[in-house]
Amino acid sequence: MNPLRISELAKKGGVGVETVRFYQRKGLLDAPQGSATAGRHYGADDVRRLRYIRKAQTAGFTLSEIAELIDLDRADDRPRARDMARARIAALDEKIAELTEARAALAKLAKDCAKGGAGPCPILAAFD
Amino acid sequence: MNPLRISELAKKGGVGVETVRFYQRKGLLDAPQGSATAGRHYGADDVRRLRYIRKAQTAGFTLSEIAELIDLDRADDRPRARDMARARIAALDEKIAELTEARAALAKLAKDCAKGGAGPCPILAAFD
DNA sequence: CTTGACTCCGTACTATGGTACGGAACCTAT
DNA sequence: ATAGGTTCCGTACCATAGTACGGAGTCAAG
Repeated sequence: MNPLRISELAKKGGVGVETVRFYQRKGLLDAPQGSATAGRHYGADDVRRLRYIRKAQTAGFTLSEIAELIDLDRADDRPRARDMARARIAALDEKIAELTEARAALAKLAKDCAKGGAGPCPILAAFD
Repeated sequence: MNPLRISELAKKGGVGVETVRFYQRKGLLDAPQGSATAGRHYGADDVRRLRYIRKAQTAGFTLSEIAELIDLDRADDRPRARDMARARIAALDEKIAELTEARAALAKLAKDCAKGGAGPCPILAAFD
């Protein structure tokens, strides 16, 4: 397949060139293959990898967890991958519960404030 | 009221001394009142303010939004407070939806992986 | 009156995820 | 062959929310 320039790879991944380079520095993407500069050093693997990173990120994995997942992928270590997924799901559940609670509290405050009785605004007073 | 040392204020707020000083630098808490050093410069107002900050944080407000809320409190600007609460609720809703989606996707992958058929682990392959 | 605890203050460092800059090399078209 | 565009690379910078450190001053107890 026709090799890509870094700017083309970035575009296909929906990120900026600097972000691609940042991922390379983090070891998430391979460094340019051709020895020299200004060439077309990237292929379909790199595009796939970049998209993998972005999708894993939306699942809430941090970049260093993603680095681990990539290693797991190489080693085909399914039990460890399941562990990570379970841990991530638990963290997600916790975060969701936390945000849901905050949302409910805030919604109640906003409603009370809108009702507009006298006295201080409940939103402002609530945190007192 | 008996004035507090910074370490006592920090303890009452459930944070470290350095965090109190960080909030002071950000203008979220007032700087020590007594001119000199090593004194008991803080009072009940500071404790209340510190707890306000921590509670607002759990509602998802950033420190600079909290700085704004504190100003609003001083100005008793209820409409603006309602606006901020609404915006925060919307952001919370968006975040919750996003995490819920990620959770569902990940849970499905984990289940498929546990079912353990042949082929590559779905968790590892999914982001491909 | 010295020691230890505590304070204030500035500065620097951490982690996370990027974003930007400047120099040198290199490829392509004119 | 020279200009323009692009690359590589290192380094520095951004926001967010802290955390840590070293120096100097002060206060109370021994």
